[in-house]
Order: sequence, then C-alpha cells, then structure tokens
Amino acid sequence: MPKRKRQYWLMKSEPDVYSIDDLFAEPTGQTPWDSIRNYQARNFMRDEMAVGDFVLFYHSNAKPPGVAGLAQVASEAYPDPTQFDPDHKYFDPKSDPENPRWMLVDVAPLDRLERLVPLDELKGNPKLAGMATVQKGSRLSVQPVTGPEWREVLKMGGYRGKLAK
DNA sequence: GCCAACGTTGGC
DNA sequence: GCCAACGTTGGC
Repeated sequence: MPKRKRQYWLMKSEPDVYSIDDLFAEPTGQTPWDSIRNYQARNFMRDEMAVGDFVLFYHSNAKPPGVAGLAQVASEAYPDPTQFDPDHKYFDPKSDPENPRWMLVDVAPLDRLERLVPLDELKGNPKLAGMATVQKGSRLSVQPVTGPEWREVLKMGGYRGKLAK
C-alpha cells in the first residue's frame, strides 16, 4: 500500500475568537476545530485530511487579515460535540447522534512565521493566483492548498525552518 | 457597520 | 425541484 502524499490546507479563524497564539497556548498541545457548519469544509476534514497534513493558520476578520502561522492536523475526523450541546451557539437540533452531521479534526500548532502574510500580498502574488483564498467571494473556512502555494506563502512569511519543503 | 457573495431553508 | 427569503461570512 503506497503511502499517502502529504496534503496542505488553509484554515480560517477569527483571532478575536481564537488566534494562533491561543493555539500555541493550548495545555493539551492541540484543539478540536469545532463549530464548522459548512458541508464543503466538513467534507475536507472528514474525507480528505490525514494526521500530519500541514495547515496555514489564517486570521480572518482581522486587521489585516492574513496567514499568521503553521499548524498540523492532529487527529482523524470525529463528530463535533458542539452540535449536540443545546447551549452552544452552533447547536444543531437536526443532527442525529447515531449519524452525526458535523465532523471535525484536532489541530496542533507547528511554527510561527517571521511575519504575518497579509491577504493583499497573497492577492498581489501571481504565483498564488489559483489559491481559493484570493478568489472573489471566497469564504470557505477550510480550503486545500497546493505544495507550491504552501512553499510560496512560507517564503513570503520569512520562514526559514524545516517545513519549507 | 456595511454589504456583496454565498449557502440554506421551506413554501409551493 | 424552483426560488424567494433569510442567515452567515468576511473584506473593507
């Protein structure tokens, strides 16, 4: 059985709610990526992510918005517990515990960039013209990223570590 | 805070 | 199955 090739992702979070610093501060060293209520994003987490995949941690609704750091997929997909919590903002009364509608993965911090890579720089880089993040109207919070895009963003972020391969 | 772009819901 | 109404995302 051939080993699966590592994949790359971009995951958005509002830093006022949960920032890259919060991820680094997790006592357990990882966090459940909960509250995703979009089928496309769920499908990526449920069907295509694997432990060890690399993640660009993106700050949305920030000034400026942009890629703030690097993270890693740290678990297989499992049901998002918040969907069954009546007090949770994203409680989903239509989700059947026997067949949960929403799935998530755990995410662990990997490294910081030397500098945040702002969205307008992503948009201004011709090498990144195909990135979902720079497309007009794009608001998907979990997106696939190609290897070349990953390396280019790390370069823009001044990253010199081992992951820039 | 505004609003364009999307996604979902539900009446028909 | 269409589509109007509504809700959300996220840049600006």
